Amino acid sequence: MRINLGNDPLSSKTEVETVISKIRDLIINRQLEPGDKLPSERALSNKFDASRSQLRLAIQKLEFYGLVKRYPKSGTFVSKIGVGALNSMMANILHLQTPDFKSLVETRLILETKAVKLAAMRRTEKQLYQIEKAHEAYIKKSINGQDALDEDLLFHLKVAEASCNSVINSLMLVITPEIITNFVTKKICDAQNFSSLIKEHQDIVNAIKNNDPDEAIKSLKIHFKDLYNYCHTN
Amino acid sequence: MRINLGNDPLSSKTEVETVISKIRDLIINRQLEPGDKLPSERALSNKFDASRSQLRLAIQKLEFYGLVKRYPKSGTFVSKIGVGALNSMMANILHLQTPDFKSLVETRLILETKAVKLAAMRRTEKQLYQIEKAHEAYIKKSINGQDALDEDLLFHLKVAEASCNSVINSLMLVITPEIITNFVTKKICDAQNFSSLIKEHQDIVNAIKNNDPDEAIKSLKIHFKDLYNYCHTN
DNA sequence: ATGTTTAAATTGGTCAACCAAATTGGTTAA
DNA sequence: TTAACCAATTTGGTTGACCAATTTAAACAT
Repeated sequence: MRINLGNDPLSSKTEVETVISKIRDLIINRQLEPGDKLPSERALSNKFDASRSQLRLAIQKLEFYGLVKRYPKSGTFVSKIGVGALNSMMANILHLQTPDFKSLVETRLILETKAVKLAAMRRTEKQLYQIEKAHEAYIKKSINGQDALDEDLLFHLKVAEASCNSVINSLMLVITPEIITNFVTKKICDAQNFSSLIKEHQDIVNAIKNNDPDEAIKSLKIHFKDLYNYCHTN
Repeated sequence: MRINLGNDPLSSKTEVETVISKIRDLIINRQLEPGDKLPSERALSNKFDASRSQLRLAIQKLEFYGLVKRYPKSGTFVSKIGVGALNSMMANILHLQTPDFKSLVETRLILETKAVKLAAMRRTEKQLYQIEKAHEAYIKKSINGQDALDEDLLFHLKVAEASCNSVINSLMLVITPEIITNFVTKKICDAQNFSSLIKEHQDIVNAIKNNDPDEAIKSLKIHFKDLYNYCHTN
């Protein structure tokens, strides 16, 4: 798993991509139909003249995107998705580029806006407590004039958790660190005084506490005003 | 990479989770600080009494979520994220469950609503052409009374591509197959006559063609009316 | 013929040995 | 004293051999 957001961790990428490309060709040429069993890893690695390791990495990537399904000791099967869609998705996977920061931020805004709304609707008492705890830690660090980036991150993660939507939570987990690392270099958020930032967080907490989805969204949009501007300008 | 949406493809999951858990302990106990270099894979596999393969899988998963960063021939480093956030994210990763269908659909609605809006704003001529082509294929299959699920999928993927947001596109790629497989079993969409479905698609295409974001969103919401109901009821 | 048992072959998963690149430390020459 | 070089060590990456579960088909009894 990883949603490969472009940062490919391992392997001579080109080799894996070659293998994926060849598998795609098999599907396009109808030598391999949706639902079919793939040839064994050994057979394929031989046929493609690639090592089994590289072939496994390729299959792992395909499985991550749900295009094939592995059954241990039994075989790997092409998902029952239309040939056109399979082809298109594989093309997409092959072209995956390291994501531009603007896309990242834009997506974060979407997800977190929804997360904060859902959190206001569904949060349990325990989740609310965790959010409040994170918020307090943020305050504590912040009023000492220290950099509270970590506490800020934790706060937002806890909100995502409280959305009670496992997929949103997962996606936030994936894109958040990417954003963090970019944040250090770019510095979008202008230096507000910390007390206003604390208030913005507090408004979000209150809205979630009061089960007020609309207010929660409104508060978040104020908090992310700079980010919105960053996305919508140029 | 994969966004692990819960479907863990390989490996004695428990073993990997044990390793991740132990690495988390190292961080909690401050034996490993953000930015630090991890001990070598060999050293860790020895220390944790796990095979190096399993340890690599664990690190791969952590890297996928951006919690560590690998540098070939040089070492693996803990991301410079606060200890609290690291801990929380690792806990999340460990608890990741196979996503419930409702979360999946809910997230799809969010992403695709945004995607369709952005597509209406940013689509290139080429992307528009691809969408139209997919739509025509859908029509062709549909008026013959055949099942056009695949063409439908391809249509929506092309819309996501036209959003010109690489992250949204990636995320859609990840969650879409999961939805498809669930769709077959559950059958949420009631059997509309195909002509109304075609018209709904056509409205979306037109809105994107006319660069009318609001109309695009409106059309999509009509098209996904059943899905919305599915999410908001019960 | 047919159904059942059993053994051989095939499967994806795992592992320990190996590889080349990168780092490191010491040595040497300026 | 400093800078440059070289070799030994350490690194993550890769590989081919091995494993156990599964599937297959052949052998056998009915």
